[in-house]
Amino acid sequence: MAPASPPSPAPTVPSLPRRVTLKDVARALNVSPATVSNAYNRPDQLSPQLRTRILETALALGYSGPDPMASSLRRGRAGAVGVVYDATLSYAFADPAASLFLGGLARALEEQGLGLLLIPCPQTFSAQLPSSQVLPGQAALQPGSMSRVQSASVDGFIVYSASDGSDLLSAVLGRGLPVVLVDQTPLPGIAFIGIDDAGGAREAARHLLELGHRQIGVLSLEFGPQGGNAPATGKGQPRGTVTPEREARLSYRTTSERLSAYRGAAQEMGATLAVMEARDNTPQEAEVLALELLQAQPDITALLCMSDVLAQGALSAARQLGLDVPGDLSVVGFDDVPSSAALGLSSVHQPTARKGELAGRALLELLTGGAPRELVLPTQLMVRGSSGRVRG
Amino acid sequence: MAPASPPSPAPTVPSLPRRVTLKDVARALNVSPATVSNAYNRPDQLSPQLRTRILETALALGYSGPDPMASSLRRGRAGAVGVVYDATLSYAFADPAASLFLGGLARALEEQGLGLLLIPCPQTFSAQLPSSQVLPGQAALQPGSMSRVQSASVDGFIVYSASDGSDLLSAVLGRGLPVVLVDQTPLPGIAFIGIDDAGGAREAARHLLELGHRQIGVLSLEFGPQGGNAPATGKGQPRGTVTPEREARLSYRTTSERLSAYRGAAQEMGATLAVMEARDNTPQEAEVLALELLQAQPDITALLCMSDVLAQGALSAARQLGLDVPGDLSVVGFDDVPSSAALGLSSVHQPTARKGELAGRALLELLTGGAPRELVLPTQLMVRGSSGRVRG
DNA sequence: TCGGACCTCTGAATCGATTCAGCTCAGGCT
DNA sequence: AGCCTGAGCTGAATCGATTCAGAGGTCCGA
Repeated sequence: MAPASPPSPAPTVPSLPRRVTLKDVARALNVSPATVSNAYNRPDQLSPQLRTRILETALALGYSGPDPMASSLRRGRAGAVGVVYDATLSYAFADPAASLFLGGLARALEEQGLGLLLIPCPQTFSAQLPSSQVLPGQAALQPGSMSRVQSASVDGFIVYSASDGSDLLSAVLGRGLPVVLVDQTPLPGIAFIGIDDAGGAREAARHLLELGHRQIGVLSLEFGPQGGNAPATGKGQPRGTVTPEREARLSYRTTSERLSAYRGAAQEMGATLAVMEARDNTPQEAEVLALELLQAQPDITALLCMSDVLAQGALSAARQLGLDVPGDLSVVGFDDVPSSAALGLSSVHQPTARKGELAGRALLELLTGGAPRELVLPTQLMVRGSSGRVRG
Repeated sequence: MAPASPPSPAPTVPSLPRRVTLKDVARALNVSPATVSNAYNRPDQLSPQLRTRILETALALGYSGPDPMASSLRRGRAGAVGVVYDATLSYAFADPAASLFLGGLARALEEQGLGLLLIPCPQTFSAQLPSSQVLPGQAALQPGSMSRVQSASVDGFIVYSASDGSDLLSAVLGRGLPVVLVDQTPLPGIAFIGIDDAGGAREAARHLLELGHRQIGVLSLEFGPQGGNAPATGKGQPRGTVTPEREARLSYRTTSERLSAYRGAAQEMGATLAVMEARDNTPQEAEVLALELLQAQPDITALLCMSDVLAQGALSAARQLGLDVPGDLSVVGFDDVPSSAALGLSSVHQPTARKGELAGRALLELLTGGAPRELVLPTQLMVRGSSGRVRG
């Protein structure tokens, strides 16, 4: 009962400002919708004069071209590829290596005018429900990330280091669209691009071993999805400690390959490895872990880090402890992101951007009916100032 | 006339393996398509048993849920927002600041389950055609990036530092969707998020001036879109030289604001600025320019860089020339990307990730009928080891 | 026993464009 | 004149789902 509102119908009701469509333009000019469509998509199908008239009227009516959703539907092509990453998106961007990868991917796709749809995948799922209640295909119904994969308008997917057997991966495969797997356990019949993780890691480890290091710390990337329920570490144990149960969960290919290679090399030379798992691939996390590790085991003379981001954190830790690098502590990273050269960080180089580009190309090939390929790119150790002969 | 192909219809012709649709599932169970749709979208609208049966049949038939394009069309929501960046995408990722921004943006959007559609925008357009042939609205027809903006299935746009008056921007505005402008000249009635570029730049400049520097080099970001036709620098001139014509093209707000602020501060103290324009925001480009500049004008004692990426290049150049930083040369960056702290680079901090997050929120508000806002975030100089009192 | 409230499920319209098989007409060729 | 060709345009089907106003049926209380 607003005091000043008369019950009379609004005089010039704004009328539903229905969106102008192609049909409206057609009607305005008394031509067929098909012709208007052609004006936009097949200029050669109509006379230039008519086309001009159509475009002018469209402008006048405020029509800004065919609706992308409608034309996607009709054409059957979305004009974009989905990128799924088994972590929150914000996370993906924090890692320069991931950025580089995306950059390369984007380059390959932009040549074909395809957009890059980043699909948010908070790891909010996993076995929360009693599995008895979960239907095999019911992934389709789960909220959150699942549904985003289901409802992404894309022509294909790039799956970037998802953990093995993750729901995410099955959701993607379930879509039945072309897929390229990157840095991840290859699946038969599915395109795959990866790098020689084992080779690179082995090289890094051997490098340190040759320098005489025998007590080596490892700053590892995540082992597998973190159960949402209980923290995987026992209560008393410091963060990052690797329990057998945790190790059993090892389901990221990258982590797994690199770790085995480190271990293999260490074993050959009878060196001891102390492994800490970084739950986040951030310098902050690495710094905390490195501090813990180095204080608990002061005999450690070198740190193998599974990413340069982690290695940066390790360097900060060393600085804080007053350790000279490489005098007191050697540090070797992985990825060789651009800023590592400036920091003088020894690291295993991988062609990250190129990997993205190749992943893009592989997907483009699939989209044009090509066969899935598998490709493994080489890695190479770059020795810089952060690693040196063991003291003594 | 293939020799071995009998004219009889292929016995079990693979038959067009038409995609299974919601309707097929409905048919198989003898229920209405509406019910199947509800099974996916409104579980509460049907009995659990029927729903289960539907889901099972869907699985059996290989139906993986409603087609996103179709449902987007019907619902009128695309479930994604477009990000346009006035440069190639691969470029965007190369800049850590841009990555950070995207990360923040992604965070805000993923809460609402919206995807991020990166729209490739190679700057391959601009006035190539005689303008007489170009209809006002004909932007709609141009190939390349334009058409990508026109045909992006999105619910709104984030425009990230596009040059003023760029075709890109008008294409976006032409779509009539909600838009948030970031780091870019604000337009009336349009949401805007930016930072205090002028304030930060002034602080950086004053810092160097207070340290006694009077001959200062500036490594500037791009001034404006590079004409595809002729290189804007005269032939004899070294790369990066700023000609008056070039300066007239100054159309990136960020560059413009920072440059004026540098100049304003310099003028107050009677200092001299030598400006070089980096066409690419890369360390490589900056290194080349810095080398040139420092060799041409050895009296320069400090470098103001419009980004940390450029500053990193400047540091490399200094190293190459055997100049001590900050003894012989002070360097100040802009952005304060994470790796700068480790490098000890003095830089103007801006809340990059937060900026992205706020841009995302601003867009979300627009999408839910909110009013456009304008927001300017603060900047702050972080003094680190790369800047010091002028020698002498 | 009747009216209503409620729960399931359905029919048919619609979202906005693209496409393909023609139709018409003008002009060229023989 | 008759036939053919091609340019220019149109009609109608279709892409695959969502939605909304109900139709039946069940159950309950009065």
